[in-house]
Amino acid sequence: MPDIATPLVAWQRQHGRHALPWQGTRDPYRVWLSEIMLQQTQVSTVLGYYERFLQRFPDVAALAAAPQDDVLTLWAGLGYYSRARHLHRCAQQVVAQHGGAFPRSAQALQDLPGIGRSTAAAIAAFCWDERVPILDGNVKRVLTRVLAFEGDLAETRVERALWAQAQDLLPTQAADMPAYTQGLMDLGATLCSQRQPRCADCPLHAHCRARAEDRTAEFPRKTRKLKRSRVALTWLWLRRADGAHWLLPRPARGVWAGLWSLPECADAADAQAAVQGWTGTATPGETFTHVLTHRDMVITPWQFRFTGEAPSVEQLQQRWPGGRWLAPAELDAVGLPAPLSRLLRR
DNA sequence: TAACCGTGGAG
DNA sequence: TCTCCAAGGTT
Repeated sequence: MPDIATPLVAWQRQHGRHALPWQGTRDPYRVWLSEIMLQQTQVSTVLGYYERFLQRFPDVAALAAAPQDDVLTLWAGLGYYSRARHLHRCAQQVVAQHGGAFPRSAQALQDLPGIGRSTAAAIAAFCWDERVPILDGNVKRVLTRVLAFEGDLAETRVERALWAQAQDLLPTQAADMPAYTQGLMDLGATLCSQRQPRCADCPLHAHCRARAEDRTAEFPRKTRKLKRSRVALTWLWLRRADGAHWLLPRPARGVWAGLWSLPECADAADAQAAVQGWTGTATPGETFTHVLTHRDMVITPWQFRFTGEAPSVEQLQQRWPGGRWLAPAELDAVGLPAPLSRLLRR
């Protein structure tokens, strides 16, 4: 087993990132929040969200006490909204079951909602020097290259083996854990990139088997292919004469769970039937495609502008429970899916 | 275990 | 335009 910890720790301290907003603190709340936001999300995307979130929820108690809708509003646009719901539940559990303090071990952290093995390890390493490995996308790339790890990471058994390797590569000194953990992240995010890794500048150059064999492009190996489905849907876009939009909360399960959206219809005929008997102007909008990781959503907004009196809120809510009219200025107060946010602000 | 869950950037 | 993927976790 090569000693990558020593050169990596030295490199991180001299050349790594030190000025990110969630660094320079060992406050588990701040570290935890950053780790959740950074799941499958790049640093540059998270920066603004992180600051706004801390401003509104400065500590775990404030977050726990907030309505879930407020949390989702601040999360809107960041994606993977189950993270926000789990984050909120986690805060409530920390307050209710742990007296407001995060449990101080990676093992115990993993019992909390939204915290898996890698996130738990990152928090424990950064905050308490615990000797536990992380294994995120960046680290998988770094380690499989260093080791020329041939296994297919689509297989559970293989991934388990890489976790074991990650454990064996940890620094001996617990005090080095923060710099080591950060170093792996920094290396994967900067030098050891997917394409065109800058091996000449890499502190692990001398230890890297893939580099020695000129095979960096072969790692990591992963055979699972992404199969993307396609779904077409029609959004009924009701607009009052004063410009207000009719929005309602989405179901607790599925895409954009808990966010606010337009009423969904099967097709244009369905939308047309919904406005039967009302006075106004119908405009079939331009169809656009919104791409998710696993699904292409082909969306047609079907707009209906009331020219006279709209039905009462009670009548509308009978059909769309929880719905309400929102003026353009009020759109910031609710969480909208990214494509709807673009549509309404256009 | 495989499917599901967003969005934006990079090449 | 297209593909890959980013400080993954849950069901």
